[in-house]
Amino acid sequence: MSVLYTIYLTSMHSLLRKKLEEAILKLNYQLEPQIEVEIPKNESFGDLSSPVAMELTKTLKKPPRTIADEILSVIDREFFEDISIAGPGFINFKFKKEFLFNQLKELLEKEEKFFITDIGRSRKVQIEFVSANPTGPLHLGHGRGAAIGSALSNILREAGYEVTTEYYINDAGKQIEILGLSVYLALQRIWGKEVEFPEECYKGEYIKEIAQELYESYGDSIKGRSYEELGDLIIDFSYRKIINEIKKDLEDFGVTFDSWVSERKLYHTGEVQRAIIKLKELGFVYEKDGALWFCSTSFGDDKDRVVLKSDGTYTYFASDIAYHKNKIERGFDELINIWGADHHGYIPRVKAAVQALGFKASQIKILLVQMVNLLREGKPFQMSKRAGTFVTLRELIDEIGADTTRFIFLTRRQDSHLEFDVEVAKKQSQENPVFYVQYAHARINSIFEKAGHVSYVFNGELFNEEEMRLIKKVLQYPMIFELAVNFREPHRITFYLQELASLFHSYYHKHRVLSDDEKLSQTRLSLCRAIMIVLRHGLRMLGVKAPHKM
RNA sequence: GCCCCCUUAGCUCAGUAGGAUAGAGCACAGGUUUCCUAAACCUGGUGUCGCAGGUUCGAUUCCUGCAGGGGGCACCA
Repeated sequence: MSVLYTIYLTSMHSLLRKKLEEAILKLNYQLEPQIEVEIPKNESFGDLSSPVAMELTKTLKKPPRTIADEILSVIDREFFEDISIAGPGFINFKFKKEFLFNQLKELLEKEEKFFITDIGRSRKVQIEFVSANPTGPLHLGHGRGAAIGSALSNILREAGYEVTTEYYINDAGKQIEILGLSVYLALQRIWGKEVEFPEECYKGEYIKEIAQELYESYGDSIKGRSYEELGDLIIDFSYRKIINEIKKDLEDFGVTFDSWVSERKLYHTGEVQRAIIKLKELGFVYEKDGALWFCSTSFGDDKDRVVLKSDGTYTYFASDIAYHKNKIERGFDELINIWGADHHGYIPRVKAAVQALGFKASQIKILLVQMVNLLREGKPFQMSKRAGTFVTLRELIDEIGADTTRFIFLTRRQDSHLEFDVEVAKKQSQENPVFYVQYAHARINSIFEKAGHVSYVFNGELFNEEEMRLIKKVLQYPMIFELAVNFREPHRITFYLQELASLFHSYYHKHRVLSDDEKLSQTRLSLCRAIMIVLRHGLRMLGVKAPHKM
């Protein structure tokens, strides 16, 4: 524990935060929960800066520059070459080279262990994502959710959270019935009957395939039987087949789940019923018009919601309540649900249910992933599951590749629309930023191959201006990582990696790493090694390969 | 009709838990290879941060209204 603590404090931004905290305490000023530290927009301002004096001005009723002066008069300057006040009251810090070199040395020794933090403090977090109905293959929208969920789970796990990933299978209710009926109709066509597919039925190619397989498995033994007779068999067969396909797709996409929870099971074990009884006991459920209602308005929802319909069947919401009760009982400290943005109207009632069951509102986070707009050569392309015109995740994996697809999905903030041009992604041209980052990694590896045996010993005096800039960029990574963790935003890492790769490529062209000068070569190789470690870690967080050759 | 999200360079998007001169990629034009991988690099330039008010020492960021785009409104899932 103390080791982790030390590491945490020695990363550039944590150290600065600590020093500012000490200074503010010395001045007997009230400490803010988290002192703000940022990377200055302009590098001439310094390595890091803090607007803390401007923040304090509100409570202290003193001009920010005066407060900044006071902080400067007491702060421990051991690690700083220069501290200055600028603009309206920013305090800018420039680190001593010696400190930066020690950081670099530590990074080279510890490699990825250098990034260990204990932000998570072993808190148990459950991340539920994808959770698509098992009524057809995953499409690219699910892919985006999968990429984000999986990257986020990597990131949180790395930050010391105890993460469980889960897929909730909506295998009860009407959709699954429609699946069964659709396959049955397709089966009838195989038998040579002319049948019409009703509007609500699934018509994709995969329905025909399932029917075909069913036919091959059971042959004539089921021929001509009614849906009443075959329904259960067909549903079971189709469902298992689709779930297996989904698992396969996700696996090939690099996404794994720690557990899969079935909605049907929640009914069979009586959990749905028990959840409603529990809410009733707590006084949050009442009867009206022959139905049972959950008073979600008590927790800020627009209207109360039906959980048990007057016809005696449960609503989808009822099983969702049961599912969240189930999650809560498993002892998680925090629940993260990743949903498609089209479900946003559903948030208040689920949050209400979770609170009724004793959870704090802050313990459940629902991250909305915006829609993916599909383009083909710049033109919008409409998808419809029912009509069978959609791009599946499988197609993207096969034609574009899992790495590229994942990376593209992670180049946007999750609540921002994503334009995905299939043709452009296939081109594997400059428009695919993933290659840019991977290439930097492969390039560095190639230098090492050329260099042969290398020990990462450097002489800091030999670093030039570009190299110092790169060292600082590398050392910023723990801060970027922490932001990605705290904001639950994987895309911050994606952007950072592109910036780092860009700096490296530029450096590579300007300076040769390997030369006759042994010391200089070793020094530059050390820096390359550090860049490589960061690239590899970042890519691993995103779930993207760091290739040795391209 | 009500609710949620979005609106930043020609295009696609970062940034903003109120702060310094608002950034990147692509596209476009030109250039770089006897040299560790040219999937690269260098040089070119743009902004009423949708509009209008408000709060503030300070607003692209917060609040209100409006406009445009998307999504959601059920005893459907």
